[in-house]
Amino acid sequence: MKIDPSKPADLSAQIAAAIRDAIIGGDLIVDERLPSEAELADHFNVSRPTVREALKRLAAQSLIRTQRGASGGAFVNRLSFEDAYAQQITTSTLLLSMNAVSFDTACEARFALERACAPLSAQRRSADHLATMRAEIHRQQQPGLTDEAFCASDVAVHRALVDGAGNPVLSYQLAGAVEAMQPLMNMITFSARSREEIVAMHTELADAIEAGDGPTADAVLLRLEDYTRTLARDVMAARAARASS
Amino acid sequence: MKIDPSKPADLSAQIAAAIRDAIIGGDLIVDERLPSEAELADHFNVSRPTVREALKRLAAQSLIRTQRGASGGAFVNRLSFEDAYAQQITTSTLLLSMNAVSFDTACEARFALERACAPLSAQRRSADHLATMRAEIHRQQQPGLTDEAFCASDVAVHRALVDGAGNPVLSYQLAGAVEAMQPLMNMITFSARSREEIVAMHTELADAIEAGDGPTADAVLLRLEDYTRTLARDVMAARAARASS
DNA sequence: AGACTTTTAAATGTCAGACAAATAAAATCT
DNA sequence: AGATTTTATTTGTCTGACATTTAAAAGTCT
Repeated sequence: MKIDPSKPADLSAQIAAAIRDAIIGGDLIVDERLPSEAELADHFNVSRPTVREALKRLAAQSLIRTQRGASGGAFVNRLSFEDAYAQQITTSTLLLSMNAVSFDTACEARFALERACAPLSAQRRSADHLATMRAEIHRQQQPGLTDEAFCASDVAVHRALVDGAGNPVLSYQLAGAVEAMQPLMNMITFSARSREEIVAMHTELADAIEAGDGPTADAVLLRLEDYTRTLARDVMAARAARASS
Repeated sequence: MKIDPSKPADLSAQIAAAIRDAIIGGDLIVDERLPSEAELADHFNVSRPTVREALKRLAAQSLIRTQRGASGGAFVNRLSFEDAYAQQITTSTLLLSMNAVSFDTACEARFALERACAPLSAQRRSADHLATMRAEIHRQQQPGLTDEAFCASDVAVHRALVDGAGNPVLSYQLAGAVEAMQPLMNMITFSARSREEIVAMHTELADAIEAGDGPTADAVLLRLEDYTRTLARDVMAARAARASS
């Protein structure tokens, strides 16, 4: 583990970077125990609070976990897909909300990625994935459903589609794109009419997936993308017009 | 901002979560200044070091930045695409290295996502993106090129392809998938023969992109995927055979 | 001897108070 | 008025201490 140049004033960041590099570089193996805070403080010639700040940075990225007690300490964490999903969703949500990424751009990205999954999902989806899609589509036809519940169900359908591809890396990549858009989606699927259209396309999608027909699934997604983007444009335009009145 | 239940013992994590929720929920706007550490400590009824650990957690995720001095403090950070890329790459690298994700799975995901970009890139790429691809392909034909340099150039070609789609969300999503695989790719493109094949396909790809021909670009990527995965399988098999001897 | 209980030690979690360094605003001087 | 100095605020860091948790060691009883 390297030592820090004494010049700049952000020791905890430097220490965090040193340990992070050691983990990524393979010098520290999964479940390996790091030296105690006191030992690290001694090693880097800093105080324990400074070491602790560095460790908290790493903990925030799920790179380490800590355990109290006699044989406790900081351990290199095996980054689970769940942790990765959560980080991905947080990051994506912030990117969309803070960087003036238009709904249109986000939507294009989302459907592009989903269409990449469609042929794989058509080929490999389990009965379980298909059943989930069917169940969610059925729920979407309930009259009393709130907008939030409808959108959550919408996400669940697409999630099942992606998971059906059986590639956890793809599922991870898409988690952010799909989930981060949900708040935006909530604003545009308000009318009974649009729900009807969406349910119809979901049904077609499920049929294609059931039949193992990738190209048709792709075509449905393309139409769904087009419909969603047009709907969003109209909603935004209407909102803008109302705002200026 | 909510208060923490006094029960569990991880105050800094709770405080970090409270502030994070405030940022994601829009209660704290970009560039808004948070209360000083002393004020936060008073607010949450904890000590300053505890507050600092919470702030370092947020800083590790690029959610805040801090500034020393009279009118300094912690400010809500506008998450830049660059920061998001970096996090994405770190997370993806760890996922691949620690979760026994096979090269094959990662490769499938990568090409699926790239193929999603291909039609968009064929339609919208700038002259700059195309020039970058051509230049990198030219470099790949230099005889003295190291394996690392060849692979870096390979990544640059695919990067230019993805960026050519003009969708920053897609670029962000793909950054992890492509860059995280580079170390693995280094191991399989060692022979002159494979370089030759790859350069040929890169050239076809650039031609298709230049002609605005999405379907052909897609077909080339499909062949490149197949070639890469086959090559990787052979290399792995050879390595396994050598190891058992 | 073997199983259960108690003690102990090591580690993280938290706190308090202090000083250093940076920085912008206020006060002062030319 | 403009330039310079002072001052106040805030983060960065250190020292030292105590609380809490937890596993292992020591001790005790059957």
